[in-house]
Amino acid sequence: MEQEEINMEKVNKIKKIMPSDDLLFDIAEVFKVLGDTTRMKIISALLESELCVGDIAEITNSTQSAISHQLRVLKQAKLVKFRKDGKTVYYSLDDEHITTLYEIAKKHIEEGYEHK
Amino acid sequence: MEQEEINMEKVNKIKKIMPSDDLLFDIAEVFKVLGDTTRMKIISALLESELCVGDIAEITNSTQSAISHQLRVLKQAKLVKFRKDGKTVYYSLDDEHITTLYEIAKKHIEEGYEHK
DNA sequence: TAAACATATGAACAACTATTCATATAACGA
DNA sequence: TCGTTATATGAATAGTTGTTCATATGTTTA
Repeated sequence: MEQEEINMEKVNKIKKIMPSDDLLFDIAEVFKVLGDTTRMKIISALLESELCVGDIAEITNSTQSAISHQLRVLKQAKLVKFRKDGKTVYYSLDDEHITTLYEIAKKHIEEGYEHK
Repeated sequence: MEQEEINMEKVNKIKKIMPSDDLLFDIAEVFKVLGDTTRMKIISALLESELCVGDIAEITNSTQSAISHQLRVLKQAKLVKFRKDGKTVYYSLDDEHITTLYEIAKKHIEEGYEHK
């Protein structure tokens, strides 16, 4: 009847230590933005060079529209920035952290392959 | 008519440099798994200590079933591992990389707040 | 000013995902 | 063995998301 007295000390201690729900939500939000193949391709391309929308579409084998939509998502997440030059809009990465996140995730995957 | 000759040199050079679609897909997949608030809460909790399913549900204010489903996702992505002790199953983080990814993303968010 | 070009945007739709609910499995104690 | 506890799982559903298509905005050049 009385539930096996969940380890309340441990549970409460961890509840106190853990970051706020808001912060955890925002952290998850960043990962969510990175968690799409198209956006990951865009980031991977931008790691090499600043690029305009048309070039990114060409590189990623996507339509201009799809890329434009995804760039908006990346922009909102402060992961890319842009500058305008006439009709053309050049995008580039907006944060050093992104490069690091990308490299660590890549390493994680590659090491995963090795272990097989 | 003739499209403004997209920068083919640049485009092709980057296409060659970029990782394979498969690798980029897998990288995005890791981020996708991290990109959910519930799973991020689980990871945040497991950063502190090994925990059983019931405790995680209590800590994250979720149902046992929801947590069990999400643990399966984390397990498949090799982000958590588990050990059994009688009826109880204890989960813990399976990879050092995760801690780093979590911390960098957290830093990214926190620095974002400062800049406001 | 008109045509061409580069990018952005809105609506619609198909595909995916997280939770819930009911139930199954499995281990333990009486 | 029976009841209880801990976890897992399948189906159903509601909500979210990425792409497409059509079109709009804004810039350049003829």
